Amino acid sequence: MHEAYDIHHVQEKWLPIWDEIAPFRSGKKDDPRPKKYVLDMFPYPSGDLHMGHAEAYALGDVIARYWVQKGFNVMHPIGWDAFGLPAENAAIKRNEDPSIWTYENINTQRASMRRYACSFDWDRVLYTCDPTYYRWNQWIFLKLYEKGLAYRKDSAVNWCPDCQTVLANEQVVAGLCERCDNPVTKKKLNQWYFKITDYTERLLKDMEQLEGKWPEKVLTMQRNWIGKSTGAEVKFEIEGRAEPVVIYTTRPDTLYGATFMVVAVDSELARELASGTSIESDFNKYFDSVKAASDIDRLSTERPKSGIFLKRYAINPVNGERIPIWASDYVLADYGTGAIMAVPAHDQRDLDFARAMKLPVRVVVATEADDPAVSGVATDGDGKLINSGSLNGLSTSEAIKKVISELEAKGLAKATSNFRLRDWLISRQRYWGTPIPIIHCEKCGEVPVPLEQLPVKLPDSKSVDLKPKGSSPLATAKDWVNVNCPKCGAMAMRDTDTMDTFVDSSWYFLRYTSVDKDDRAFDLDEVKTWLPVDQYVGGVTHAILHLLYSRFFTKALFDMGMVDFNEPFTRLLNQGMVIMDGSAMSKSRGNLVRLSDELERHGVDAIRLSMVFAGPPEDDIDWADVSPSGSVKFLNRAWRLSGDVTSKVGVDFQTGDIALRKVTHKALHDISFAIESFRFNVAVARVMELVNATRKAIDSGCGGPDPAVREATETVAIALSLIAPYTAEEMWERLGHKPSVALAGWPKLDESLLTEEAVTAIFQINGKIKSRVEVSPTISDSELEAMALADQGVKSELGSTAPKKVITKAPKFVNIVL
RNA sequence: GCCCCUGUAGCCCAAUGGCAGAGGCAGACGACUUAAAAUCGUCCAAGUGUGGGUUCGACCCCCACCGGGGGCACCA
Repeated sequence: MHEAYDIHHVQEKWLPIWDEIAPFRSGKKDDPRPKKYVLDMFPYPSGDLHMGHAEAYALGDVIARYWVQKGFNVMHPIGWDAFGLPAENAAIKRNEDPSIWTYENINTQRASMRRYACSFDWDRVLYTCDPTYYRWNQWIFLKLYEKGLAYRKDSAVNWCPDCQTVLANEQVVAGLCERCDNPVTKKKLNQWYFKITDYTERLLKDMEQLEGKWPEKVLTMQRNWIGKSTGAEVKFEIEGRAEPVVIYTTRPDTLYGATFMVVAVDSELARELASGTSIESDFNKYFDSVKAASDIDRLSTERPKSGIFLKRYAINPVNGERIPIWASDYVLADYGTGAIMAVPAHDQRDLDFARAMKLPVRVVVATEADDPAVSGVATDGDGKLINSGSLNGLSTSEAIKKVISELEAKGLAKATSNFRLRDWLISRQRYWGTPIPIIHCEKCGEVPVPLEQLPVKLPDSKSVDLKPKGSSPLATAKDWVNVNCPKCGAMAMRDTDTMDTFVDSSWYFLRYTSVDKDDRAFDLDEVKTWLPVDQYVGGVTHAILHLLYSRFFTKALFDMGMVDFNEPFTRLLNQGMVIMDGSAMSKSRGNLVRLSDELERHGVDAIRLSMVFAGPPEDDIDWADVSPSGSVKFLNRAWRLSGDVTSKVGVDFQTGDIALRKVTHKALHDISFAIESFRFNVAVARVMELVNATRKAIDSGCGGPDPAVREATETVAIALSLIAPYTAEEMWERLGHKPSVALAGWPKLDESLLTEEAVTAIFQINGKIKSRVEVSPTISDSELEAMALADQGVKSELGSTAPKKVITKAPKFVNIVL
């Protein structure tokens, strides 16, 4: 047995020592070091940590530990996103309070994080299910309510029959509930919303600040989700109706091509236009059939168009033409005005509808393509306007401008934009969440719970019927529900919905600064010290939901003067997933490889190292490609160096072997650069190189007593302290240092050691390499060029031909063009 | 259907427009060993998905196509 260290013994040895030293407690107010706020997305406490957590927290840890070594005052907190359905479902199954299951899991995860050597500041921990946290959820809710940013409305909402609760638009993926994958239906309910649509423009515009600092992919996804479109609203007179109908279009240039109008079947307008007419009963039949269809069917673009003619007519404002009005489900009630002008020649959906209903098609934009009426393919590209009165001959963009200004002058149109983003539906009909702090009084209406009465604590789960039944479980807690109205004192009722858990996570990064404060959500001074988050680390699964909501909260709080920045996360790193046989390894998808087994077999350090080394952080890791035993081997190799160093602590490195010193400082430089650009796999490769070079120096070079060997080995230990803390600590101790290596400080780079004595220059002819020579790195262009022209290999190749051109870039190459 | 990312040794992955290979896995051989494991050392392999273009020079920039991944998708 070659010398190696006992992983498990080493792990048990260092944990209590680290608890004692607490190297990652963030500094207090008077700390002179510059600050860094490194934040990992907090976990949901669903059982123990899994492989996905292992990757995410390994990456966040490298960043946090690096900045500590570089002399920053780093805040790296952790908490639990502890409200949510799984706890409630477990509680129903086990017939006990959801908090029991929740805190059991939290304790398990916390112990695992400690063992996994996560560099969290254990003095800054929060649990969103704790009243000391959700109290401030309620407080923020009331602040938003005051500003008109929280409101209630009736509407057809997404309803998951399986989870027995409503869902936000963002939680419906392709017509399925993102949590349970069951089809989502529509249900008409009175629900609470946050008015995120007030912030669409700013959410879009402020992304400019994030350019280059957030993954482009996430920015694109957010832009798509917000979905801005620009166009115009145009007024159409309706025969037999006093008020005109306003439609929204992105192509006002095609107004002359509008051959009919379509209103959303589920809109108020459709109902009104149909009422009292001969087709009213047919309309109702059609309306009912649409309502019965699931979202899944509705979303299918393959589905044939359906609709009903309302026997009413609108007047096209550009040409006075009388066009029929239809109702259909292909027009959405809650986008734009719920009514459109249909231009079948230049919009595929309108064309499909026109063909199905035998409605006329009129081309008004001339393109090379076939006639849409014949081909069935709408031409939506640019072209010259025809059949369009004063617009004839104009290009698409010119026509848009002209027609808007013409109609605007008559008060018939205005340029406007529309957004895909809808308001954020936050009420949930479940127990395990933050109660909405509103009291409903027959006389006074909605009455906010007075701030001094917060928190509105959840009633004891024993007094509540938790079983899903489509209404809020809180309604069954009679003692809790019935209260006096804070305004008039009459008997009133509490709101029985709880908040979406995304509310909890929309501001938790602020709470970390002030977890010890029980008189405010967060302390402005502390927030000014720490925020915004310098580095946020988490999965791309939250690219839209959580990040968009957090950005919205930050802007709303900014407007209320509660924070002094408008984007919460300066830099974002999205790690990939850990996959196996093509599917993600997470709790919900089934743990294919158990983290605890891997840790038992290979040790914490080897797993952390494997995660960091597997590839670029944003790429998925296929566990089949990872070799934890290779990591074990490398860590032992690194560790053995520390036993071969025979010089004393404090020996003058300047006197060490120059060749090894150069390797060390080059490595140091490259490691820093790689880490700061998130290329952790490259950083590891550089450490491996340094280990290899040091091994060689010990065995067949300057030898163990040389100070350069100590310098190299200490550098390895410090570099490894970011990735493999146990091994690094062992090395540091064997090198004669006191713990902890986590606080050793990043070695100072000696720039003078980065320059090479000699570099290899290449001589090319027509870009092909003909010979190489060793030259000084400071050689001039002209010197190098002279050398190239005098070179034997080049000369024989050249013969008598005179070079057409010579390109020289000292000291790297000369290219002779013939 | 639209948009984005991606394609380098058997595999995972590196290469400011300038010598295609840093590192690892797997493999082969050797040293140590009675032997094996462990360890140490040596070696092995691709011309960068395909076809064009720009350039003195392209894995890198541009265009098209093919394969893989992701996002959006009746939002007018």
